[in-house]
Amino acid sequence: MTWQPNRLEAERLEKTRELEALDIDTFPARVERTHTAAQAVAMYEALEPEDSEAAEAIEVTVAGRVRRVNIKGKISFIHVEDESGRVQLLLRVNDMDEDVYLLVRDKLIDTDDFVQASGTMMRTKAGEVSVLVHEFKLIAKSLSPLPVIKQAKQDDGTVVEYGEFTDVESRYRQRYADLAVNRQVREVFRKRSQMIAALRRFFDGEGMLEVETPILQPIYGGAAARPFVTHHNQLDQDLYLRISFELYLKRLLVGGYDAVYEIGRDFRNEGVSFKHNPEFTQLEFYKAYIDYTGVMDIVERMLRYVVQQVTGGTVVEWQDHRIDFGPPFQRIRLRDAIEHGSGIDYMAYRDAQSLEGAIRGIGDKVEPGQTWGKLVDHLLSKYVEPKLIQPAFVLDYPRDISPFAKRVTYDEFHVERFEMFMGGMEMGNAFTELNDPRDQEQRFLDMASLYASDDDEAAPLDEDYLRAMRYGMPPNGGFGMGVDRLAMLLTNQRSIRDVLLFPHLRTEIVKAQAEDAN
RNA sequence: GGCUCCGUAGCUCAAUUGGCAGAGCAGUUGACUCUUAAUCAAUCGGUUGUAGGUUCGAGUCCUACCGGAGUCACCA
Repeated sequence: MTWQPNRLEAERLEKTRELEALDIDTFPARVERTHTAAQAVAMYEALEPEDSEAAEAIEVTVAGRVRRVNIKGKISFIHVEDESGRVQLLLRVNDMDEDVYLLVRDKLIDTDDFVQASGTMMRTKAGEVSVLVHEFKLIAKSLSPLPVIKQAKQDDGTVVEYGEFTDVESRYRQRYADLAVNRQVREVFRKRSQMIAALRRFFDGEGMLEVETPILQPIYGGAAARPFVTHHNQLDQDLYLRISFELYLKRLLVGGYDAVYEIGRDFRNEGVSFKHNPEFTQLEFYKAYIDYTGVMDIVERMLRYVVQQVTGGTVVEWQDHRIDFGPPFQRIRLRDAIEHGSGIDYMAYRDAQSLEGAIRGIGDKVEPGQTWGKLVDHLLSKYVEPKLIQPAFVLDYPRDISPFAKRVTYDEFHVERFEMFMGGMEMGNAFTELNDPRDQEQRFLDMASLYASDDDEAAPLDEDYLRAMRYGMPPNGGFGMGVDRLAMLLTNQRSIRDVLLFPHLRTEIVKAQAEDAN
């Protein structure tokens, strides 16, 4: 074992040995729990007003982690927590096997240990519903103490914490400790889970089919991003972790499904930030016989449903804002949004050089040599995106930066695409999907010419996708959304890392490893 | 990758112009049969992220590295 116990851990190891010397199993396999902590308390409280004698006859066996031990000589209080909540144990030496009581009094039971207690329900003089314990046993020893947090319940029911476990790096690296100790962190991930369940319910209710498509792909595509590369040994073939699901899902419309969706992981080999993680959860759906206005209608209903399911209402508190999903979402054309935000009408500057000049003209420093499309995107993300707090659809993007969208009817220049914004973040992206294989091939070629040949952001031409499209693809609308970002919004978390259970960090050099290496 | 900030006991934090590395919590020992941030008394606890350098003297200043946060770039 490479573990070097610190002083506190050495003490716990020693206690474990003492317990074992008393022939006590410190990690038994069997537990006889009959009630969760919350159930035990609720049962007592339900019966107490009518028949307190019957309430005090309720027998329970509860189990959970010890959060606090308060020894007062021949009587002790232990707070035990399971996922449902906490319940207090009252141990009196008179009411139980003295040897067992002495284990508690002599501090062989530590905070953080898992224990099981059997007894009857009662209310203490101080008013707390508790288990009057007759039998008590250790069911798992904790060898390393969790970070110390003390909590007190105020009269109004709010829980105040004294002392904290706040070190961001430790919390991310040891999320198990973070979760074990920070109840509000557990709540964030419970909400995230509810949100994803609600998404599935919504799309299932829409009659869409949930599918699973390859994560390991021979050709990546559907977005512009650097991929992670891996290798299949037996086939001696390079494979890419997918950067989007788009091209596989649309193949399925060729196959005859009217509507499909997928919730899963995408991987992008790019910078990490408060809203970017190398692997992140994406939702995409594609539905035949609708265009992007139909997509907008679905997305609006979807968000209203999910927000309702997770928060019980239509309003989400986000930083200093209240985001209301009740009213119809704002819909504004990209061109108008950018002109409104920056004063620049990009249609007046049709090439990169003149647009760059216009941007410099408003006192903005941009790196020279960017493509026209990237400049438009710069204007969007700097002058429009941060202001879009309430849900908004920004419509009709230049064709150059949208290789999978159909042309609008009113000019040759824009395509039927929208991005969804809320909380000042881009949240989703949608098109009236291109389904003419000849047009699609030309778009692929156009895109390729925008990138240097050695730029792996330029996705390689996907011949198989074009082959699928040649068989005939129904007109359809599609949508993709960053699920993590929606989770940030619904749980009011500032960083994507706070809605990922195990966010990406540089590999930690654990002390034991470092010493092994020497 | 650039820039800025941060890293001190298990946790949360102090440490004056460079001058003996401290506190609360928890831990340990003792007291206590209704506590709940229990209380009271005593007590243990440090390679100040790592490696160098400057200095009589470094937690503090300098260099490099490791890790994290923020920001810019990148992410259509």
